[in-house]
Amino acid sequence: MVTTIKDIARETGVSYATVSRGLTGKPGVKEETRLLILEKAKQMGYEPNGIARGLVLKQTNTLALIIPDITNPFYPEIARGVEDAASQLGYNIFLCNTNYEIEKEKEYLRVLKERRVDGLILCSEQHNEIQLDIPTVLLNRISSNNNYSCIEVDNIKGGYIATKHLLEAGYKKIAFIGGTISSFSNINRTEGYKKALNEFKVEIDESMILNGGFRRENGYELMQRIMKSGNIPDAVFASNDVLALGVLQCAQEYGLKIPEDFGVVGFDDIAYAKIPQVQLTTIAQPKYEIGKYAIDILVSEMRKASKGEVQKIILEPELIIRKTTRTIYG
Amino acid sequence: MVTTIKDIARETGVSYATVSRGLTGKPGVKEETRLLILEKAKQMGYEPNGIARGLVLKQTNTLALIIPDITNPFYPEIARGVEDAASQLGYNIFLCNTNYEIEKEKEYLRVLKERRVDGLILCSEQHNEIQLDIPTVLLNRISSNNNYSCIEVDNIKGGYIATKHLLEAGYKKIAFIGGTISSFSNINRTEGYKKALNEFKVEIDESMILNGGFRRENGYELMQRIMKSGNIPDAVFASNDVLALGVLQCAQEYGLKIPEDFGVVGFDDIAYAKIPQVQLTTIAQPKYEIGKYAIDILVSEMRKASKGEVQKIILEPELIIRKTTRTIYG
DNA sequence: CTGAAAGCGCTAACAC
DNA sequence: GTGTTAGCGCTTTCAG
Repeated sequence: MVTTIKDIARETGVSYATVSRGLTGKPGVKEETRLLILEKAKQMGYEPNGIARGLVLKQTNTLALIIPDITNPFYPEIARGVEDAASQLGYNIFLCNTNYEIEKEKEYLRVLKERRVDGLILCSEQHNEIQLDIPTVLLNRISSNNNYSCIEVDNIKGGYIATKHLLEAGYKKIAFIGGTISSFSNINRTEGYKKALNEFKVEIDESMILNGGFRRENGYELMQRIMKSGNIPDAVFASNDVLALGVLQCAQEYGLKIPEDFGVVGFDDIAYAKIPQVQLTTIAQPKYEIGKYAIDILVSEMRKASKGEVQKIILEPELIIRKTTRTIYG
Repeated sequence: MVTTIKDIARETGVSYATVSRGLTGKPGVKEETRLLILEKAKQMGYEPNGIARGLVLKQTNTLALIIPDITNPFYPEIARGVEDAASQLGYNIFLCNTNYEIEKEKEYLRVLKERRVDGLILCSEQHNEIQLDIPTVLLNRISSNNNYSCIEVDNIKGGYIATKHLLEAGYKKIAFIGGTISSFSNINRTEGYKKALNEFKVEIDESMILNGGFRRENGYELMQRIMKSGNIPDAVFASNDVLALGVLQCAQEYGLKIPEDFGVVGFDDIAYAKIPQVQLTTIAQPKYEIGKYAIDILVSEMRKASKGEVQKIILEPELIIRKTTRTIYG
């Protein structure tokens, strides 16, 4: 039998209300009795019951992080930022992978409500307005007119500077290889891509815009499809680094010379973009910090139950030029 | 105000015990009343309170995964296996990163007990016997004579076949570049390394055995230290792929020709070992499955409160020969 | 400074 | 089939 405050009340001879006060450091307990309580508690191996406490306090010190797939190297760093910041504040994090499936996301939302998490960080695939009655921060804007705080990199700008870099390097025919077509970040990166093209007076060729999924295979397949089409670009802007890696693989198999004859830029700057064998030019976003900030915002939102205005943080993307693009006009 | 079973009892005119029975699908409720209850519940937007339920059931449907660092690409796959299996069984997973710090691990263990998790999966850095009163499965053997179930790859064998492969390829002077020296997997991989050397009658040169940490920088630095020492090997067996990547980088900077003049084999077979730019020869372990099995074992252990004998599962490591080692006797 | 008592939302005997 | 009741372990008025 596990010891409860009642047990230690019995042992110390005080009421269990006093024990509770003593244990939680509440005022109104004589120092002497507090010491007695603390000692007995330790001696009896008392461990507070967070569940019982949560029931009365209506607060679980529990948060959830909902992402598509922790196996995508973009997310571990975010998760780490989230977890580091959360644990420092006494929160634990439920890790939830939706596997890019909207149904799984819904299901998670349901059980997380049941679990009474205090708040959640959501990287959603869902586009219709979702209605959450839990403090939430979004890692991507579901839509512009929603009521949730969000934090993300400026994807339009990211797509823009990526494409502009390619253009400035002299690449002429630039394809866009994207992930889930309906994903907001993907949409915005496409927009940035088009914006740069327009600015450089390059006509937009819709056959150069392909979308599939966010995994490496998708990048590989999409690139292959382009190559087989005969209408071959001399560069691609991939919607994320994982896709870019797939593109690179395919390009190499076709014997394309990188970066001389073929350029590729990715997005995210995952850890493996920088290893010497890869040296991928990409758009960096501060992943760890995104996770940390997300917790900051979430917690501040949780504190003021008054639900003040939501915060929208847009971070700056940064172009990291490495070896998969030319740097001098070709 | 959120609706509770009492509210819906009032509305339907039955006792709230009946509501509870109706909602949880327990027998002993007329079909008619159950339907009524279900309808009212839905209509009132009832959401069961898992905390309250957990308090009386003494079960939270909550598990924890404690790992050093989700940012190490070895872990996301395990985490995914764990989470997929767990969510299917109705469990949620707390993700806990210890950052390889024993103090953080202890702290997590404390708060997780408070949270009353039903079980935990632990990849520990701790070597002294830990005493957990929660069903636990270890992802590495803390020691041979403990009382916990565990599942891991045969690290001795893994180290052995890695080194043997190098030897058979004709490499003569093989260094071992390891992670945290006290880590069990590291110790065992070292043992396998020595075993192979012995078998091939190669004298063990302790200056060829270096340990640091499990990150890429460590591999890079250790390799650098070797190169500077003047006593240069013609191959290295790195204790994990991340280290191997660091080794590779350093080797390339020194202009070593891989695999002709210098071979390297890693351990884990992380996703990036197989990309065309890397093509790392390595020892594969079934990460996703390890996660899945861990949940299987854990759940079976949780069910039989009788605490049957522990299960120890040792998986087979597999040598994956790619491009960082010669395949023909050189 | 301390105790008595109510109650968080739910389940599970035990009656009827 | 259904209701009554007693908790699960804890915090928090409200008295004293």
